[in-house]
Amino acid sequence: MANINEVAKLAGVSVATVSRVLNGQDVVTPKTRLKVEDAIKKLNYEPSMLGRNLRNSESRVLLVLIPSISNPFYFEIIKGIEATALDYNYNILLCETDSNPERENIYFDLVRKKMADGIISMDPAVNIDTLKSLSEKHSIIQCSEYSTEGNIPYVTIDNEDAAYRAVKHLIKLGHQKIALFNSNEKYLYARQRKEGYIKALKEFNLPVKEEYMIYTDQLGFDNGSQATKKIMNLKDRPTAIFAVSDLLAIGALKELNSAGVNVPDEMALIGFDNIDFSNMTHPTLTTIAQPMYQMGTVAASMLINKINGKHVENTVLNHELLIREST
Amino acid sequence: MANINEVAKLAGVSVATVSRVLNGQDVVTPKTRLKVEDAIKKLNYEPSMLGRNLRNSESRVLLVLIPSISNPFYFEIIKGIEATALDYNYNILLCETDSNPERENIYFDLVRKKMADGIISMDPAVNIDTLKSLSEKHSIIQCSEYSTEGNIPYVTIDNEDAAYRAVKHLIKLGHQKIALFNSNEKYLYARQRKEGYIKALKEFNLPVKEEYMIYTDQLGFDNGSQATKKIMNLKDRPTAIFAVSDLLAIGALKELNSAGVNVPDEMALIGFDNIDFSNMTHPTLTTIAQPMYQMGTVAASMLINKINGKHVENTVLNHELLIREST
DNA sequence: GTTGTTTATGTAAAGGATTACATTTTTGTA
DNA sequence: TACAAAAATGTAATCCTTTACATAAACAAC
Repeated sequence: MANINEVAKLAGVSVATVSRVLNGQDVVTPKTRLKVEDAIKKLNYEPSMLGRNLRNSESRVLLVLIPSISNPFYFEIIKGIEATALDYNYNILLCETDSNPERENIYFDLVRKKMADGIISMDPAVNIDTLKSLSEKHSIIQCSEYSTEGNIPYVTIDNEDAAYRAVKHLIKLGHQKIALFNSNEKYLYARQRKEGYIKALKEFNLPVKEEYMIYTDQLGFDNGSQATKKIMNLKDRPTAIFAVSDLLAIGALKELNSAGVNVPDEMALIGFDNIDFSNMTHPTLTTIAQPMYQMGTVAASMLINKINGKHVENTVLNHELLIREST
Repeated sequence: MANINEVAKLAGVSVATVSRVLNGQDVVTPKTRLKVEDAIKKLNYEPSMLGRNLRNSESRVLLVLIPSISNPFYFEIIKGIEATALDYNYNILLCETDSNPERENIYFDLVRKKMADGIISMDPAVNIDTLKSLSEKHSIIQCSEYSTEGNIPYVTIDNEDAAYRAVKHLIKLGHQKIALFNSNEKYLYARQRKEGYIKALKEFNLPVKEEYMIYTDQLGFDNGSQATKKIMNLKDRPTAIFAVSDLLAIGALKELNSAGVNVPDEMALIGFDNIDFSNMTHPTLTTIAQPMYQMGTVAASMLINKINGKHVENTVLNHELLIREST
């Protein structure tokens, strides 16, 4: 395959001129530009990113760390990241960590070895110490889940307020016994959403009952059904569930449907994230919508700015309560 | 950041020796190896992929073309590809084409420009001419959807047989009026699955009715509910639906549930692909499982072999009918 | 027709690794 | 001890661009 030298030779100019044409620099005379463009076409020349990247000490690749590729929560975010990345001539490497430190490390290595110019971390289970030390030499942005340790810039929503509004919505509908399906409190968002839940209950003088708060290992479908079974066995059964993820809520819904419990009449249900499927269930799911796509575009812009040495600020975006059939 | 020269200087050896240590070549004396390793540690040296890749004329990146990242059909395949790629020290660049030729071209450019070493194409809407001409100089594998034009190696399942078996299953359950929810026949798999559908009907002397065959633009949830509405309005309403994708089937299910039609008693339902959600619906969905993960690993191995100049053979994998609550 | 500016083009170094080939060191043997 | 063969290490070219700096060409002004 032809390289820049052959193009230069055929066009009768120097490689510098070819490079200038390639990069659209306007110092080149129209006449020479034409000669070069002809030669490029004749030789079917495509500039090699390998050479260019080495010379420019960049890879134009952004790493996106997610726990699992099949988690619908991340889809729109990723689309947002991708769109922005492409706009700025970057490509994204989607990295599924499985929340497995070993895999995580494979991917971190890519930025150490200059295969990637920066990282957008969306894995709640990320090793924050590694991330911190990596962020000293490399550009990193946290998206959605974050830690304030290490001063790594982040973009997120106000989780506490979102949970607060969801629970308040249930209370306004007359519910007094509201269960919380939360994930492990080692995650910041879990703690924040619990705060919101409690805040709403307290505001309306409702008791905060430990037995109504179910913690699940993961945010999956099965965890949702299991949590529901626990709730259903309580003497004083709640009349509403606020689940911190749609998948949890959909698991609950499946369980409730199977048990013949009518939703929303006998049990109201709110999810979190507004994944596509939350609108495909029967009944459709009331949920909190985060501005996913925007979160992605913002994260990508922040990262690209950081890579270019600009200063970036943390960003908190707005959420929205989508009221549907399940409440 | 340190480079190989500084390591060599500090260790008191030549860059060649450092490189040999880096690449685990055993010609190096244990004593020198130690010196080099010390220097590497002291300088916190990480070899740059940029330099290495340029020298080796490779990027160690595989392109994976999919129409949409949110289509659950691809999840397991991608996981399979990724696992195999990592085993062989490749990374995958997940490319969402949106079945948009312009985007497709951005990604094709990456392999032209040596940012990627090969392509696994899973986009049914891919421009086959471009793919063909690209395959003359670059390594390409088709996964799941394929065209025999251009002799590009592929891995797939026997779609006709899968459809045949699904429909036969319905017939054995006593159904005589079976609808087909198919996608556009410009796609090979659509034609093949229709063949299987017809083959089963004919084998049992059942009529093949045009009005029972609904074609949808996309394989999404909405298309499924719309198709169901059409079916429900027929004078001679079918008693079973075979949908060529789970999303179509889940859309149908939602519509049937809303209309108060009992599944499977009044309407049996079979999907295709065994996506995660097919097991989360109420009732759970009978479906055809393709060996997704394996399809991914096979595709990746084939591509890597092709990149390394080996000959690769087309592969047809086995599928499986999963009988669940909806039939 | 000089001289001085501006503008266009060319030269060569740099970026960071790998490796064929050359050279040096070690080992083995007579 | 001397020499040959084998093993370890070093030198320098190569992969392909970009770009600072040098040079050449074009043009303007006197």
